[in-house]
Amino acid sequence: MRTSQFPLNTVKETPSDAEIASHKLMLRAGLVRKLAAGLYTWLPLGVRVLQKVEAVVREEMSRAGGLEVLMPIVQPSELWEESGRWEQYGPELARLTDRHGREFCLGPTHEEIITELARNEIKSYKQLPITYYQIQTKFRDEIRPRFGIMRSREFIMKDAYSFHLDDASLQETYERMFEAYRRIFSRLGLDFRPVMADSGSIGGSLSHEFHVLADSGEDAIAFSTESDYAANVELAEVIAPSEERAAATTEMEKVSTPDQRSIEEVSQFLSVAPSNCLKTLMVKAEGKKAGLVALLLPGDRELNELKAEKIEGVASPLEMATDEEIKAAGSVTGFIGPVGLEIPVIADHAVLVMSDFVSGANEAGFHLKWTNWERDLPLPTIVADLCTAQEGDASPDGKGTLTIARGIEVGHIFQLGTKYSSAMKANVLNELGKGQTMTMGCYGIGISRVVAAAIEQSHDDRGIIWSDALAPFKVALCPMNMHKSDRLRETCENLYNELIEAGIDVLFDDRKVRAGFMFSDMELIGIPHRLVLGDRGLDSGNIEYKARGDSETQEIPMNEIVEFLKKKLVG
RNA sequence: CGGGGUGUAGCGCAGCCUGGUAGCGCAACUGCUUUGGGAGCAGUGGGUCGGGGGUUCGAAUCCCUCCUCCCCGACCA
Repeated sequence: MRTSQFPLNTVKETPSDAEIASHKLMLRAGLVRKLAAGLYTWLPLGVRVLQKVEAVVREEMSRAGGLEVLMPIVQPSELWEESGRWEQYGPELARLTDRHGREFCLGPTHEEIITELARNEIKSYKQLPITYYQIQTKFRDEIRPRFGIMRSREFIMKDAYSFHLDDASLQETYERMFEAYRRIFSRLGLDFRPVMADSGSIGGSLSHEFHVLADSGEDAIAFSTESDYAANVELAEVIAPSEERAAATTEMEKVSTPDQRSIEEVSQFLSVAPSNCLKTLMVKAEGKKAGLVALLLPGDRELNELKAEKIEGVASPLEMATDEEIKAAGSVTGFIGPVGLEIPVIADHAVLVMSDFVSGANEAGFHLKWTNWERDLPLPTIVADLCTAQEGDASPDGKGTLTIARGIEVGHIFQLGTKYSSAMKANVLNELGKGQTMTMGCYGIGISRVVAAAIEQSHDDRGIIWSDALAPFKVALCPMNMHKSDRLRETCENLYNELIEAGIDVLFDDRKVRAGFMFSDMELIGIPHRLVLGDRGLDSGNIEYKARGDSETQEIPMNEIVEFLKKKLVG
């Protein structure tokens, strides 16, 4: 391709509403343009990158046995009513009515549609297992679209759905997909981690997220320094401490702590480490008018709401008690403690090994120092994992410690089971000739988000740095003042044709622009390999080569350049 | 949804407080010069100042209203 035929649409100035690197660079490099909040038009250069992602995804999906389909974006409400999601989904589901008054929605995902397809097309266990996939636009009316392509309302997704006679078959396909995902993200040149998205406590791994590691990521991930263990911080298990509780040393003492409410304030005021203060939180109990439950955790820890609301007896979603409710329960906000408290108590397992700790006295302006289990209050009967994992915690699999990094979720695979197939009666006849509900898996990749994530992970102050696999063009051919030298023009034209014949995606910058302008453009749009040809260089028989990430240029003999590039592009 | 901000040429912004009929830089276009790191000079085109209403002799500017877009928030003992 030639720049004279392929306008670059680059801009020097950053649009004021772009916050993160990928958003700024995608606008500056001319990959996308904003149409409205969360809606973007993809320009020719951006489309080329999207197509690179799609090509790799298609190859790996079909390698894993997937069959491509294409389902409508507009979906009838009836199917969503069958699955129950017409009610469940909130305003994020964009609904519309056609001229006949029939209700539809813009598909945020396609489980209902594929299940409808499967129940009509698949009648016998002999047709199973089967995996369908599509690359299609989705629409989710996000509360707050932001970060450009990263969190837009309309986006491109690859979604795959598998159907099985039993869970063993589902597990098999799930593992194949897991491998396919690994291959896809590796081939795209991304630094990523598969992350357990469900605690895995019930029957193995039901869901994995694939995260591209980048500081701007929206999710925090905990992964082991020693093993493959990786989990969303929200879900990472914090294992019970191995040490024994130390013996009590001093009599419990009620001390005045006027206006010292937070753990931080109390620990400073009393000169006690936060880890030796007991944090007591009151939350609503499960069921209407069920009162409150107290949650106990070490003062240097944060409550993990997801873990808390899963515990029996705790309201889900989690709701903190109001000041009035705390008063009614016999305590005071800021001075809550378990001693003498009359409501159910659930303790994090780490608090059981605390001794001589500080707790609230349930009286305004007072705390209790040197509190000890069994002596001053009974050991809590309900013990659970309540805290959010922190850097340095022991890895739950027993190998190494946890590191916390930020990630961008680009893929998610689930074992759905029969959630949709039973609601929508997707049955097949089994070997016995009896109807049986199919079991399902679903597997998504945010195609457009991958592009943004790749930029977040790989850019510098000059622009994007594409991997070979994602680059819209692999090689930039930059002639210096070609309009002045017929000899140079001829050489460039020949080289251009040679590269095309060699199957190398080359962008020939045949614009009549200055060198600096050309270089800046090519660096901004992130072309991984650059060739510079000048009249002077022709005499020496060498071509100047520079990789986008390198700081030094190298001279390559003219007659070796095609081979040289071929080798580079393979490696 | 709540709070804050914003809207002026394709992009980035000034002008608004203190009303007098719109400006700067970049980009675009033309010409000359220049030509290995986003060139210089000269010239040209481009705006219902987010929409509607009001106050006023006169509104980008003041008032009311609607809209857009952006940012922050939904872990506190």
